[in-house]
Amino acid sequence: MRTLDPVKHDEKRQEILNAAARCIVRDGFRGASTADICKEAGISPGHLYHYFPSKEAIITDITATGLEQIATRFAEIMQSPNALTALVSGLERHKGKKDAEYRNRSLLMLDMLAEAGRNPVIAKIVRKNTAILRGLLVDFLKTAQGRGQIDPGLDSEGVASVMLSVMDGMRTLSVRDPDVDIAKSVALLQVLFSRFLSPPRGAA
Amino acid sequence: MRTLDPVKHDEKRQEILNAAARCIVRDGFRGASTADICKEAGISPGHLYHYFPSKEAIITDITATGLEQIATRFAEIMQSPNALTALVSGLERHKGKKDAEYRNRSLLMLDMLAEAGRNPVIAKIVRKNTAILRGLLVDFLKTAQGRGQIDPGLDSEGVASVMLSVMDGMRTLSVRDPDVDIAKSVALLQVLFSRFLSPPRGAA
DNA sequence: CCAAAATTAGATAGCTCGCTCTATTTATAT
DNA sequence: ATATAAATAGAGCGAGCTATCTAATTTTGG
Repeated sequence: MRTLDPVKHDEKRQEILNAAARCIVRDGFRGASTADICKEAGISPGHLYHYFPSKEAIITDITATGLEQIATRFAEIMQSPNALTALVSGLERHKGKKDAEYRNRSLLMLDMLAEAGRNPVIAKIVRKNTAILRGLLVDFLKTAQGRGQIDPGLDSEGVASVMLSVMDGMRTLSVRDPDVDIAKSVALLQVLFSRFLSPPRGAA
Repeated sequence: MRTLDPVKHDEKRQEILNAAARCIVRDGFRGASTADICKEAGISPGHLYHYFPSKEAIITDITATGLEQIATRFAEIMQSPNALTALVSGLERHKGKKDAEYRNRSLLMLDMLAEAGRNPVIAKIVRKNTAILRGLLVDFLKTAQGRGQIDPGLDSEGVASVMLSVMDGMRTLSVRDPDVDIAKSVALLQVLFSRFLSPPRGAA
C-alpha cells in the first residue's frame, strides 16, 4: 500500500496557484491560458489537471484565497489602537518592497471586480467578502461613534459601503497615472477620511 | 462609377459598435468573441471586417469614444454653478432610466481599467483621458480655492487624482453588493467631498 | 525487493478563436 | 441598360484553447 504525504501535495498545489496568479496579473483571468500557467509553474498540462479539475477552479481558488487574506488583515487592522490610520496606511505597505507588488495586487483586484460583474461564482465570493469587511467596518464605526470619535449622525452601514468603494478606487490610481505619488495620495486619503468622519465641531 | 453615402456607412459602423458594447458588457473585452458581436449586430464575420480591421480596433474605438463622452460631460459639469454637487449627482443620473444602464457603464469602465493594466494601447487612452479630467478638476479646485470655497491648504493636483479614484471606486458599489442603495451612497459621497474640501473653520 | 498507489509527462482530441477569401447581391453614375 | 464600386454573406483556415487519455516514472508500505 501507500499513503503519500498530503503536505507535499498542498505545497505543490500552492506553488501552482502562485504561478497562476503571476500569469493572471500579466494577462487577466481570461487572457491567462492553462498552457501559460503550466509553463510558468514548470509542469505539463496533464500534471495541472492532477491538482485542479478545471481552470475555473484555479480562478475561484485564487479569488477566494486572496479575499480571505484581505479579510484577515482587515480584521487585524480593525483591532489596532488607531484603526483608521492603520487602515489607510495599510494601502501604503508596499514601501520598501517593490512598488510592483502593490500594483500587482491592484491589478488582480480590478480583474476580480470586473469578473464578478459577469461570473456568478466569482460574484458570490466577492459579495461574501464584502459582507465580512463591511461588518468589521460597521462594528468599528459604531464603537467609535459611541466614544464620540466619529460623527454619530452618519449612517454606519452606508458609510462602510462608501469607504470600501473608496478603497477600491485607490486601485485605479497607478493605472490612470503610472507616475502618481502613491504616498502622497494615501496621505490625502487619510485627510479625506478624517474630515469625513470627524464629529462636527461644537457637537455634544 | 459609384460614390456611395458615407453617412450610411458611419451609421452602420456605429450600430456595430453598439452591438459590440452590449457583448462586452455581457462578457468583457476578452470574453466577447467576434462571432458574438456579429450575431448581436446581425451581420456576417466577413461583413464585420469590412467595417473594422480587427477586434482590437473595435475595443479601442469603444474605449476612446466612451471616455471622450465622459470628458465632454465632465467639462459641462465643471462649468455649472455648483460644480461639486453636479459632479457627484451626475453619478446618479440613472434615476428614471433603468438602473441597468448605470450598472452597464460601470462594468464597462471596470473592464477598461483592468484592461488598461495590461494593454498598452488601452492604457494610453485611459491615461490621456485621466490627464484631461484631472486638468478640468484642478482648474475648478484652484478657482474655488481662490474664492475661499475650498481649503487652500489642499494640494489641488493630489486632490484631483484622489477624487478621480474615489469616483472610480463608486463603480464597484453594485458589484460588491447588488442590493446597495445607490442614491444613499451618492448622498454620502456628497457629504464626503463637502467635508473633505471645505475650508477649516476659523480660517481666513 | 516488489507490488500498488501516487505522481508526472506529453501527445492530442475537440472546440473556438480571430480573421481571410471568394462569391454574390445591391446601388448608382453614365 | 450596363459597367463598376460598395455592401454583404458565409465557408473555412491556421492557431490556440481547455481538457483528456495513456503511458512512464517515482515513491513507499509490506
